[in-house]
Amino acid sequence: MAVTMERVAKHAGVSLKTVSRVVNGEDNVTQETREKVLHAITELEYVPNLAARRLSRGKAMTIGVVLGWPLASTYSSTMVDFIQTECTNSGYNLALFSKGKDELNQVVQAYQGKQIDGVILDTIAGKNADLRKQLDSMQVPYLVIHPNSGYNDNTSYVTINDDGGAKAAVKYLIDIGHTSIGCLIGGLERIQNVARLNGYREALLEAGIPGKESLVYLNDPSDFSLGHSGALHLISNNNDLTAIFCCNDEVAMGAMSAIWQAGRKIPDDISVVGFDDIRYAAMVIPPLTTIRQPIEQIAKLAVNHLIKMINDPSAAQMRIVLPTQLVVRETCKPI
Amino acid sequence: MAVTMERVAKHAGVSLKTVSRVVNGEDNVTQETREKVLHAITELEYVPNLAARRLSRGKAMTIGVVLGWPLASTYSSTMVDFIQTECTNSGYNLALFSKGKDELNQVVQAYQGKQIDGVILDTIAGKNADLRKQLDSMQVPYLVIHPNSGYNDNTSYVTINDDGGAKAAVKYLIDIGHTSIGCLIGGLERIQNVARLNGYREALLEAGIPGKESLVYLNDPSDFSLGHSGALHLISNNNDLTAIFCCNDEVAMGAMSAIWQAGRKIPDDISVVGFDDIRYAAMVIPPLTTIRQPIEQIAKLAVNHLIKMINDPSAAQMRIVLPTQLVVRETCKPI
DNA sequence: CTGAAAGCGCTTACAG
DNA sequence: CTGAAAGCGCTTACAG
Repeated sequence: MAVTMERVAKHAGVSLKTVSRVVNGEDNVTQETREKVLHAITELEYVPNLAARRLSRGKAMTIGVVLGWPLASTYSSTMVDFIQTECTNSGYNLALFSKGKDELNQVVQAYQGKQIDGVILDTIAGKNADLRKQLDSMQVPYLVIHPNSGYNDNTSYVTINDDGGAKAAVKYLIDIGHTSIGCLIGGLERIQNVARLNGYREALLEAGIPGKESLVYLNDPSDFSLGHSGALHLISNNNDLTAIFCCNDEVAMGAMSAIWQAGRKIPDDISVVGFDDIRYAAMVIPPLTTIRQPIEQIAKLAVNHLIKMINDPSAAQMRIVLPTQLVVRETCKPI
Repeated sequence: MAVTMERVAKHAGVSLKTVSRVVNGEDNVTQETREKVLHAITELEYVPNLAARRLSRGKAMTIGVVLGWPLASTYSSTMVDFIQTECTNSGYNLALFSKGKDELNQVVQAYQGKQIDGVILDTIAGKNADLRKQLDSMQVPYLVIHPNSGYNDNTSYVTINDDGGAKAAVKYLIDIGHTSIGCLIGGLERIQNVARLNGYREALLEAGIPGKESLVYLNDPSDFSLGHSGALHLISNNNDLTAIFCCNDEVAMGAMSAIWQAGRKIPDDISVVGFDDIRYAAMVIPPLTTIRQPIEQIAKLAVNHLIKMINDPSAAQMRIVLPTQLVVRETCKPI
C-alpha cells in the first residue's frame, strides 16, 4: 500500500539497494541511474519510512531536550523553537523532557528504547549531577547550554559571555552619567548569575566607582517577583539610586512594575537595563534596553554539534562562548 | 547487545510472543507466566524498542502539533507543555511543527513517512484551509483546539465557552459598579474574538447598559501592542472610562502599561480584566483579574481523543466546549 | 493460554 | 558502479 523503496526500485528498474544509495545521497551511483531513481521517486511520491530507517540504522534520528526552566518561560520556549527548526533542517525530530517529570528515568528509558540519540540539557537540567553521571556512564552523547561548574573535562557546551555582557550593560549606564547603579541578581549557585554579578562589579571598578553592598540585591529564582521586590528594596535603601541592572528581562519587567508602582518614572527617574532580549523586551513600555543573547545561534551550534557527536563518538568536544550585544531602546536616560 | 524481547523470552523460558503479550498488557496470559516474564524484564532491565514497534505496528506513536501562534507566546508554550506531558503519559512522542515553516508539506511528509499518526492544530493553524483539506483527503486523524468556522461537519475539536467567559468578566465589572467599560479585542476573522466581543455586549445588554462604539477598540493581532495603543485610544475617547475588558492577558499587559504611562492608577482609576490566565497574569503588578482557561484539561482531552481517533478511524467525533472561570485578583475596584 | 512463522521497510556488510 | 541476502526488534495473523 505504502510506497516503499522496493516499489521505487521496480519502477526504476534497479535494485533496492541502489534506491537506498540515491535516497541517502551516497556517491557511487552513475548520474544516469541516479536520475532514473529520482524520477521514480517523484512519480510515486516516495517518502522514506523513518521507523524502518531507525530500526535498521539503530538510530532514532531524534534529539532529546531536557528543560529545567518551564517551557512556559519565554527564554525557554524561544530556544526550543529554534532548536526544533534546526532539528527539522537536519532531518531530526525533537523530543521534549521536562524537569520534575521524572526526567532522569524518562531520558534513560528513551535512550535505551532507541527513541533518542543524544541529549541537550539547559542550564538548570545541566545542574542535575545524577543525570549527567547517568548519561556519562551510558555514554550518551550530550551537551549543555549554559553550563555550571563541576563538569566532566570533556563535556561539550555552548554559552555566552555573561561577564562581558553584564559589563557592557553597566558600562553603558556609566557612560551616560550614572554612578549609583543597583544590581538585581539571581541565586549564585548558578554560574551565569555569578558571571553577571562580576561583570557589574568590573564595570564599576574600571570606572573607579566604589561598590556599595546596599546596591546589590540577590534572590532566587530570577523571575518577575525578584525584580519587583528587589527594585522596591533598592529604592528604599538608596536615596540616590538612578539606575538598575537586572540579570534578565523578566526580572527587569518586575523591576519596572515596581518602579511605576512606587511613583517613579522610567527612564526619567530610574533607568533600567535587562539581559537576554526576550520577545517581551521590545513590547514593554517603555521598550527595554537590554543585552541580546544570540539564541538562534546557540540553538544551531548545539544541534549541529550534538549530531556530530552522535555520528562520531570520538568527535572533538565543543566549548563555545558567544558574544552578546547591547540593544539600546528607551529605558535609559543620560544624567 | 541490546536487551530484546528474545532475550527476555529465553530468560523467562517462554516464547517471544508471550513476552510481547505481557509487555502490551494483553490479558490471555496466566498470572504465573506473566510474573515470570515480569521478573525477567526487571532483571534484564528490558526496554521496548519503539522503532521496531512502530515499524511492525505501522504506527509512529507520535502526535504532531501544528502551531500558528509562536511557541514563544506564553499561551502556546503552556499548552504544548501540557500536551507533551499527556503524550508521555500515553506512550506517545510529540513532534512540533510551526506555521511559516512550510508546515503543510512538513506535516504531509511526516505523515506519509509514518513519523506521526495524527495531528493537533491550534486555532491559527486550524484556519489554514489548504492544510485541513489535505489532511481530510489523506484521512489523517486530526482535531482542532479552538476551531474557527468553515469546517467539515465531522471535524473534532475542543474549545472553551468564550462567550460565557467574556460575559462573566464584564458582568463582574458591572456588579462592582462599573458602567463605562471599554473592550479591547483582536481581529474578528477569528471566532474566539467574535465570541468574546459578544459576551461583552451581552453582559451590557442584560444590565441595561447601552453600548457605545467608542468603547470598543478592535485590531489585530491581539498582542501587547494592541493592548497598549487600544487603552490609550479608549482613555482619550472616553472621559468617563473606569474599566477595560481585554480579550487576552497579553493585551491586558499592554493596556496596563499604557494606563500607568498615562498617569492613571490600576485599579484606582481604571479597572482591568484579562482572559486566559497565562503565567504572567499573576506576576504582573497589580496581579491581573482574569478569566481562566482550563489549558491542562484542553490538552488532555485533545491528546486522548486524538489517540482514540488514531486507533479507531470510526471513533465518534468529539466536540467539547469547556467552561471558564473568573479569577479575581487585584486589578478591579468597586465604584 | 501459548507459540512458530512471516513481515514491517529499511540498512549493513559482503560480493562481484 | 550495482545487487542479493541477512537482519534490526518488534507485531500480526494463524495454529494448536
